[in-house]
Amino acid sequence: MPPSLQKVYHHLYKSMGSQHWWPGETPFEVCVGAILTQNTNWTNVEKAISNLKKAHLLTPQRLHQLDHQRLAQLIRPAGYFNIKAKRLAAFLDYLMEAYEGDLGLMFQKSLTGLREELLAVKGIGPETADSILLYAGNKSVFVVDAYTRRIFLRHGWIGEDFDYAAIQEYCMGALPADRALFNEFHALMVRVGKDYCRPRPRCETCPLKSFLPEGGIQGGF
DNA sequence: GACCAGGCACATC
DNA sequence: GATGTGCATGGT
Repeated sequence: MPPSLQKVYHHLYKSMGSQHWWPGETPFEVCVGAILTQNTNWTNVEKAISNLKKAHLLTPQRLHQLDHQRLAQLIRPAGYFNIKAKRLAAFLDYLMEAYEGDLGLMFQKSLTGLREELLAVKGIGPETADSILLYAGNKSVFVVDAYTRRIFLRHGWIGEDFDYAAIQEYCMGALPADRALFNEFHALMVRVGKDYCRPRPRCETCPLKSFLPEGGIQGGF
């Protein structure tokens, strides 16, 4: 029997506090970061974003003008630089063509409609789309990631058959539709995932220790 | 020197 | 429809 996710949230917030997400200064920076951080450590993403800032290229219009080689070299520290240059370009093509490069205009669109549009962009999957919607657009969406899935699996709250959509549905059904809560919840999941619920778990000191089922962690991690 | 990191698209069966 | 693989840097 899974615990109340609200209890989990309040417990985590009480022990770890606000995580102050997303660590980006503007909605556009959040969008770029969301693509660059795919399967990548955030510190590497910071280097790439720093390169773009130093070159004064962190605007939709300027980034859209950049050729592939130059963009790829600038974002090199974030890894997968050729693929991510293509993904950024695809997002920028979409943003320029559909919204004249205006994120404010883009986010005027309804949540479900915009989510579908974002998912249609090559290189933007569910987590990237939802991160953009929540952290750049202040939309009320729950972001699922590998950490969330691992934490939920290990505590026996979900089964192995739960995919992204199933986990998202479960969480949004169990929590009030509050974007501030969704914002903090996901950030706390990442924190727990990084510090405790690692490939080699550190349950002894984990804030979620009291939520472990009888017999300890679940799953084959 | 492995292992890991805030995914995703595509190939293959 | 499920499963496997390529993409790549930088920290532990």
